[in-house]
Amino acid sequence: MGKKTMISMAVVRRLPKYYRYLGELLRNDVERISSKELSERIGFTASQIRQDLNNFGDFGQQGYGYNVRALYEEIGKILGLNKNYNTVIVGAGNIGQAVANYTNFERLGFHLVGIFDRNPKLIGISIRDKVIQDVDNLEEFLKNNHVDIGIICVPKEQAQKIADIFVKCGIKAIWNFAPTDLNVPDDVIVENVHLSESLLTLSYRLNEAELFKEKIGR
Amino acid sequence: MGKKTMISMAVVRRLPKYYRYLGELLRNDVERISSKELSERIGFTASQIRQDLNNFGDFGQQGYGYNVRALYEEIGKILGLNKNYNTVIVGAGNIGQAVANYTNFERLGFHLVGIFDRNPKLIGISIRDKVIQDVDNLEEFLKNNHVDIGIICVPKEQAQKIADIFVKCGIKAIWNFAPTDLNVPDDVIVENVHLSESLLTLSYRLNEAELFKEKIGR
DNA sequence: AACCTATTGTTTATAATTTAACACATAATT
DNA sequence: AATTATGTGTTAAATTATAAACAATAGGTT
Repeated sequence: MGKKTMISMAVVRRLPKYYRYLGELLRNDVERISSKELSERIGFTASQIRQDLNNFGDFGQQGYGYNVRALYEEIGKILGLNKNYNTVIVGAGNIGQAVANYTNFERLGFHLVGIFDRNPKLIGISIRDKVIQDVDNLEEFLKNNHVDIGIICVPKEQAQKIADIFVKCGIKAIWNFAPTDLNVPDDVIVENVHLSESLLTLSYRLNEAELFKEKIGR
Repeated sequence: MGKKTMISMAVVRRLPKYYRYLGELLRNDVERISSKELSERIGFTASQIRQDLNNFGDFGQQGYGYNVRALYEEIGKILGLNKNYNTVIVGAGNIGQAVANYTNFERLGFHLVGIFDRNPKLIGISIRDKVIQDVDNLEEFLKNNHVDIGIICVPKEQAQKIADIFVKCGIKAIWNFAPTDLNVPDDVIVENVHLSESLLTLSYRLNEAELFKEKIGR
């Protein structure tokens, strides 16, 4: 399940953070940076930074380091930010609206082209100039409009049904906010945002010390 | 930076998923389950499941497997769900409101006791019976009310300032939705939810094949 | 121009994580 | 009651990820 990437996910998940830090450096007019200096800021080892970047090319120069702007742009390309993406959000509840209103994504090239819900009270309302449509029109809409990324913000009971429609209509990337795992073919990528799991991880860590104290006490 | 856990984060991040799947099994009246069967559903190897669980105790029985209800409750305890937590949300924009409206968290024992914002248009409005307060009152509030978890939903520019207030007032766990890394003492736990990083990871994976096709073509 | 310093890309070593193997215990079956 | 199945906890092996080491190279300096 899930096509294996050529680059390990451990590396891939660090890329956006490089991009973010380089963007900051750029805004602060820093022209060049060494892996050592970046290491101190970003919190990865210098060795790891060099290895990570070297998966994609020889971006640095001995004795000099990396040119911040050039590297920022390279990583942007690696992340696919030189392209534009059409997205639809299904589920216009709290999360759906929050995602719709994240104008930052627009700036990165992710264009929201449709919002859908099944709640008659929401249908017809506009979010960022996009009218919320009836989810019954989703399939029709996807047939007439090219969409790259489908965003699922419906309750978990309806998530698989929406995913099936996405898959049927040829969408290859799903951003899933529903607290459930989706079944999709191997060539479809699913990226989950499971808020509950994140909160429970925090809760675990908050209690860990005590947990093992008890264990010893027994 | 960041206290090291006794159990590796790789394991910890799987715990909520066990909890979720066991909860489903329980609702479906499944009484017992083997690591093999759970493996097929959850997508981890049976070996990994046994090793993960064995970090915390001997919950299974040879020839029988695991009792679903007992294991569900054990993992609940491990995750700290036998306790209650007071939380405050700072930043009542889209994300803040979305989190505030997640009634599921309440059911898990996470009680929202305060919401704060600096926008006069939001101050005074109620979300789930909680009046949004002026963020200038945050410190005062935290001195008079016990809060376990601080939730940061403000723009990145203000995030560190809020984190500093949390730390100053003795909060030991921060759930951070701002797209920035927070500086906190070692005994304070930060769990980040970086939506942009998640989206960029998706974008990367959507483009990966093409990326390496180009590389070879050069 | 020659030398020194900085810093990369890359190789090697170490550590962490995952998977497989298996001895032993329980449950089910005859 | 004896035997066979199942399925755990645990140890060992394999794999993957991270960190350290270092040779090679460009830039700065005298």
